[in-house]
Amino acid sequence: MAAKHAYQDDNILSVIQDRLDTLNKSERKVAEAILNDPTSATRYSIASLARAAEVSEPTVNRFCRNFSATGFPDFKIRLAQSIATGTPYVGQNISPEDSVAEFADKIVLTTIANLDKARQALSAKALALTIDHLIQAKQINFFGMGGSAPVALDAQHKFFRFNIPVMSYDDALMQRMVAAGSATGDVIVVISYTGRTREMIEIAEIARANGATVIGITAPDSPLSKVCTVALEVTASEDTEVYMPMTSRIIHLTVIDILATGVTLKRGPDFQQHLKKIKDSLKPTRLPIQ
Amino acid sequence: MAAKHAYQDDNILSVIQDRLDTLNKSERKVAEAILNDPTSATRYSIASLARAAEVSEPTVNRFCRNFSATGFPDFKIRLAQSIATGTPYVGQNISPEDSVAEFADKIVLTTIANLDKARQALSAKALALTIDHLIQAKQINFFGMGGSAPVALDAQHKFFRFNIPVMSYDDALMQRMVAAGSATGDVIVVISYTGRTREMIEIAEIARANGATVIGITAPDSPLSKVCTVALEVTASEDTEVYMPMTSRIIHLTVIDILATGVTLKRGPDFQQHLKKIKDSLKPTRLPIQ
DNA sequence: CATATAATGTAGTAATATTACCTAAGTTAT
DNA sequence: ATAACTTAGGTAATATTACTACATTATATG
Repeated sequence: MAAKHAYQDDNILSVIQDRLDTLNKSERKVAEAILNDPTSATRYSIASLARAAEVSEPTVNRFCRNFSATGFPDFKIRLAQSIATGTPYVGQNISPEDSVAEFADKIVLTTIANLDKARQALSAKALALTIDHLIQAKQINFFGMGGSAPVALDAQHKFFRFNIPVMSYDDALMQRMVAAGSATGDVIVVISYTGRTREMIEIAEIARANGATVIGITAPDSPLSKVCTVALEVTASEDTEVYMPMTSRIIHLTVIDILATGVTLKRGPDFQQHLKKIKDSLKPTRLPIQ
Repeated sequence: MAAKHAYQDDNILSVIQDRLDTLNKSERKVAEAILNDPTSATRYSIASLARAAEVSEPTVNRFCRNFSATGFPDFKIRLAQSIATGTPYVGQNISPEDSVAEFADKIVLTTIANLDKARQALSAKALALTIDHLIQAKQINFFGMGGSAPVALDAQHKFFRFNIPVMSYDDALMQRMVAAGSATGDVIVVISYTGRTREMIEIAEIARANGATVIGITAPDSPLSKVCTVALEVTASEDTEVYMPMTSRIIHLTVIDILATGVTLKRGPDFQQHLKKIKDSLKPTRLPIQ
């Protein structure tokens, strides 16, 4: 992805946290002063930050340059940008002592951070290719097992509106049968967080052997990714943490959104009528507003 | 929500856009220069921005004060903060001319913006209450129809791990039967984007009449929200736009994440063993790394 | 232990933003 | 229609802030 505006994000705050050990005494003081209260750090002048960290102004300046800023003002800008997306809890894991408000915030902010990371990593080329395949598909099948089953179901809901035969399967046996029965012109979208589920890889191979196009929404360089016609590689930080939920599903859903939008756009304006008709068909089931 | 750090967000860029008409000639020039390329605006000095907008420096300064900044540097900081979450495409809708990279970016950034909005609007109190109900539940049922069916399914997947009988239903008849057969101690979580689906509202009423606790994940002040024991009100901007996908599902999923995490935390540390066992049970189905 | 090298601070300089004041262009009232 | 007033916007001086060059102190190495 990374359209024209490719601001090299990599959250300065987490970079600072990561490199804390490699800093020398005074610079660590600066780092700590910033991490201690990043939000107000953006309002400090170089003098006040120096005072807060109990170092001299040039030290602060050198510190900023260490983090690939051209100087203090530039550093503050970068800091401010990092802050918006997920600041207050950078790297902080959920702890049993958290209040509901706190861990809820952490969950949402982590999700946001991961979405943004995914945005930068997603390949526009792979997306475009996938959209092309989907448009030409005679039939689309979404495969997802376990946690990815809801994603596949969601995709089915979305693509159903396109007037293409579309199904989703969460059962390995059914998936295997569908794969075995597939043919050229069929597109099978395999959704797998790890990309290492044996069963899924085999199923993908069977589908390809039968001439189907296989799209993988999965982890980069995973075994699954290698057997796909097109791999949409999604970097979701491993859920090493006990309490932190899997954000990958959400990223996968967003990828589905992108694909569905891509297909809609390519279908052209006359197709919008069709979509509106489907949407309107739900009206009678709803209570009017007021 | 809004834990301790309640930074008054309200994206400066959209504020500028909104107030464009109320500005006088020179100030509008400044506004346009900024909106034209917000990212590089954060790197300008007051002099260069003045030059870009073809006005004098004090005009720029006055402009900044108009937008509740104490001065130019402060304004830049606010601008930088706004930029991180969804800048380049503030208010810009997806257009058929967009490249894949562009509309993909727009989709992800819109999703992020909506998540952040939801984060600020979510009631920690309602969340806490819901978690309490869920912990004490004898049985949990998730109801979601249409686009919310995958969300309900996802919730089932998550809560299944808690050793509580949990089911999800996407079929109105089944939901009605389950609601009719429910009793005190049962918790029914109703997921509905609009909160105005007649069927769902009736079902919620039936469940409550039978003594079940009904949690609604739905729109604020909707008819559904009023018949629930606890309403988790989610503000998702209406999907008025043709091409923009429904981001509400994603917000709903995140709410599910929060609830699941809340339950995990309350269950205490001995319960983590149980979770680990379930996670480990999947290992044999996966290819080893390398 | 002497010397080299890195780390940090001081003070002067340059850049940047802000203020006070002035001029021109509109507005309103007579 | 024009005098008085108000608002918009600019100029230039001033104050603030950040940066550089150099000096000093600490730390490592032969």
